[in-house]
Amino acid sequence: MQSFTEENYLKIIYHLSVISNPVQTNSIAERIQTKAASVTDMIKKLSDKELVNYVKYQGVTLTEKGKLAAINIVRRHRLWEVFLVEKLNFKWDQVHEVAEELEHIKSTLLVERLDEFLEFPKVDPHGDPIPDQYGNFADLSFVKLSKLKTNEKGTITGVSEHSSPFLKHLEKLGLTLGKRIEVSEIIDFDGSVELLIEDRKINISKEVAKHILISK
Amino acid sequence: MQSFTEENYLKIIYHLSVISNPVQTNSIAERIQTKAASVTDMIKKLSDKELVNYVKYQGVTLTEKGKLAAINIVRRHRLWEVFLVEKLNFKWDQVHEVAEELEHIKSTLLVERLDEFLEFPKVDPHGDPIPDQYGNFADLSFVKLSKLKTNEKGTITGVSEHSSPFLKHLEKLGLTLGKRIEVSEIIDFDGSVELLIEDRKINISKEVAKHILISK
DNA sequence: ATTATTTTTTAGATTTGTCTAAATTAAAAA
DNA sequence: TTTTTAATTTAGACAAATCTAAAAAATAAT
Repeated sequence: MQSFTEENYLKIIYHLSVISNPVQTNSIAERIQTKAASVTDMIKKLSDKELVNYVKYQGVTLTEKGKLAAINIVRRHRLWEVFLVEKLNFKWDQVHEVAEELEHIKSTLLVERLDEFLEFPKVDPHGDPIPDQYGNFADLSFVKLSKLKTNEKGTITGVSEHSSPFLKHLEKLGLTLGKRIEVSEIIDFDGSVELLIEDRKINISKEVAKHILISK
Repeated sequence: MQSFTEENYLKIIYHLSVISNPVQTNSIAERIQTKAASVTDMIKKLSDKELVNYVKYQGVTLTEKGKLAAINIVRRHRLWEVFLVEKLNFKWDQVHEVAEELEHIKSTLLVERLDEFLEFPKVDPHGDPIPDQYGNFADLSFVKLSKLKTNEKGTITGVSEHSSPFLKHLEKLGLTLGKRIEVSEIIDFDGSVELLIEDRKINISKEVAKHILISK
């Protein structure tokens, strides 16, 4: 069984592995709001527990055991996010911090019952997939909105940025999950995108478009 | 803001205050599964934070501030217990350990929304009152079943023992909250009680009767 | 191929909560 | 009232997770 802190490290390493493998000490330090020296200490501990493979000065990768533990934390985090939005009427920009705490509650029964209560959701409020109890993800295929061409259509099914300011911005523009959009024009000057959504025409920056995920 | 551990101490001191005030170091140590020396250390810390009044060798009492904090933890604990039973189909003997963890999640919004979602319950699955957000309890009047005389009737509205074996025992006997009972006989020999419940006649020990709370 | 820079690690200290063992105080018994 | 016993506190140590400052290794630049 891992401590609260160990779980946080495993989760961060899991997320960073997608971007670069092995994961650098400094990138963990940045994400976990701590110093590189502290990360080195913890990595050694996780390595002793065989949750990560660690080569000095190279970085870490998760072992099979570590990966399973990490996916389990992600599963709990995302299930709680669904609960907060669906049952307690939280907005999608309010759930992250609370889910960061709830994800560490240790009870298999709790997680399985919660999953059942929520009717086995496949994605969280940001469109991220929820792994099942064995660690399997439904494979969802996304395209960044910024990659769509003029006149292409699609449905908003996810976001790749979870900060409150970003999510509030999308909410204000009406760009929420499940909405149907069409790219009406791509502005040469700044790469911003003009969209058609529910018969309205709106313009979003390239930066915003990059973080909106579309399925067709 | 208090740490996880500090919150646990406050909660235990709060519960023990009902039995004896001031609360002794040893009784805290026993309940919190630790040594008296550790309790002394923590008490000093809580005293510095003005959460308890502490007189060496005498014991501790909660300050107004400490009492409010403690009641808040009790509130969260009991709300989560209701959630687990009502929404996730936990049995009343399965909720305690998980609620011990959930009670420490820090989010006012979470607690208030949970309360609302559960439709502002007044008691938890063991019949214990749930304080409102200002710390006020609905005053419920209980009598121990062991105090009832022959032929007296009442409704089971609480238990004063929360251990899983005890609660499972009651469940098996059909002695659950809301059930109507009548004392048909009190056995002189061992003080055990014969009850009428739903046209069945059952016998419970004096020990068990002491921990069943009745309202009329 | 050196030198400079960045990244990572080590060494030693700090904080929180805990412990054991010894010392102190309070309460009970003689 | 003195002695014995029980409860509590102090002193000093320890584990977990963190930090700063300095050393070491890897990478980039000249």
